[in-house]
Amino acid sequence: MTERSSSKAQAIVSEVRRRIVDREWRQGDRIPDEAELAVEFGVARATVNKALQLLAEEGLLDRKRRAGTHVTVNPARKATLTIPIVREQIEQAGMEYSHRVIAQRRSPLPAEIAARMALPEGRELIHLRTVHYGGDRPFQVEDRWINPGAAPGAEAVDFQRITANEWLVRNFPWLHADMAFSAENASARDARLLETRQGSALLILQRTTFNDLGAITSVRVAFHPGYTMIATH
Amino acid sequence: MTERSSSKAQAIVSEVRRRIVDREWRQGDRIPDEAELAVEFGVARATVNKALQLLAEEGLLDRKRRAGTHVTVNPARKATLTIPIVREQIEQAGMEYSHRVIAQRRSPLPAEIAARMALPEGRELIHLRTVHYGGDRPFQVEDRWINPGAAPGAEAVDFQRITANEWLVRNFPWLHADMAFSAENASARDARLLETRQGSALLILQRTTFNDLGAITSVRVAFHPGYTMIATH
DNA sequence: TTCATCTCTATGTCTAAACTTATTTTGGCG
DNA sequence: CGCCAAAATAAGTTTAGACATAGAGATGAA
Repeated sequence: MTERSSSKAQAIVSEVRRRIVDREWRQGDRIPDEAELAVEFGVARATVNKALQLLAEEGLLDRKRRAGTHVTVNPARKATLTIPIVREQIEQAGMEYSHRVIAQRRSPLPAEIAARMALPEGRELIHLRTVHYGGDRPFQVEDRWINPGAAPGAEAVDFQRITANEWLVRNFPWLHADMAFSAENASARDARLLETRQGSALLILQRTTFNDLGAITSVRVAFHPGYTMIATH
Repeated sequence: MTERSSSKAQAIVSEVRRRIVDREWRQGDRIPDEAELAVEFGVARATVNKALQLLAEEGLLDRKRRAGTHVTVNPARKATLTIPIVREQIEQAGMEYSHRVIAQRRSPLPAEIAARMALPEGRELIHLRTVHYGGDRPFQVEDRWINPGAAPGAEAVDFQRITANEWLVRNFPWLHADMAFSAENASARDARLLETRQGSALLILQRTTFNDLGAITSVRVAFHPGYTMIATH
């Protein structure tokens, strides 16, 4: 093992990864079992197990009881995205954060959002439209529905003072979230709020979060044109 | 612990998550240390450790030596995306997969791509443009650069027969990948290849992969209008 | 042959105990 | 009072050993 690393398990991860990348172990090959690797690396089997589980999670290895561990043939590419908090993202870029609530009222749920939130169409929820600015330039517009059934107290909050996101995140941890990325041509309203021309391509993030009481909130975020979301693996 | 679950660690994960969601433990609170929880749940400390590490990875807990474990105040939202293999995605949708190579030649690297691949501008790489179809409708267009320096043998491959993605994935596992999502208005060429009108909003995925020899490939994928990429957490 | 059942094996999980290490707290010293 | 060193603490890691369990392969009956 040429790798030096903080932990033995990490060293094994690196070494196994190297063997795969260097094609000593090829796609589809069965690799030695945990007990053998434990002897080879001079560690306990539990340590090998931990390392191989990490690599399996990463998608490089396929592990099955009795069948052993194989190098994945067609590794599906996984990537972890971190959805930053708007305020933090803007402030990290050295700009001044501000936001403006365009509308806040109770409205009946449209069908599309109702489906996403698994709530009956027409149910009255809090509907919020907000623009977030970095300096004096619009950064993103959000169109949010909040379910007071799962987030009691939401009716009484003044979302001019605290952003809906921050209030929700602080008060209603969620169990599960659905997310979807897509691209849309800016509508007249999007364009006006983002101060861009109608039709420009916008990255859209649609996110719905749930706790044990049901859907907490569903939000559609439209980023300013040119915005790029980064992920690594 | 009301949760029944396959493993003790998973049961602890569920129970701790419940306590957080039910606000028995609030954002910022310090939770009992591993030893105490081990006693409470009647398991070994290593089992509690495993459970809490999972929750920390998920972003619900902050752990620091000596300082203890706290409920994260502003959990940054993480999501795991799986980038499917085009062929599999199309075939799963019950459509027939096909692809057409529009161009395959050696060309000097433009500056933008060179920066992404950490290669000198002007270096000659293999440049490939491909359209992937589901049935008779274009599904995505890819514009790919392949570095034979990190992927030897690429010059000799006929990418009409096997897609570049499949050939690369089968032969050159990577160590690291950069990914970026954005939205662009379809250029005249994009529009023609995707059989849509110029200017329609396209979801763009830009991905560059590296092995120990450097950048293997950098690809820009433009999805057909309306395409949505899903993630859950 | 084909199907059901048994056996065996490699991974999955857990434990108790020890040691390591980052970080906070404390307490002494100037 | 401020600074630094020492002590204490909670998480991080590893180990040897044990038992659980999925599932591939062997065996045998119909």
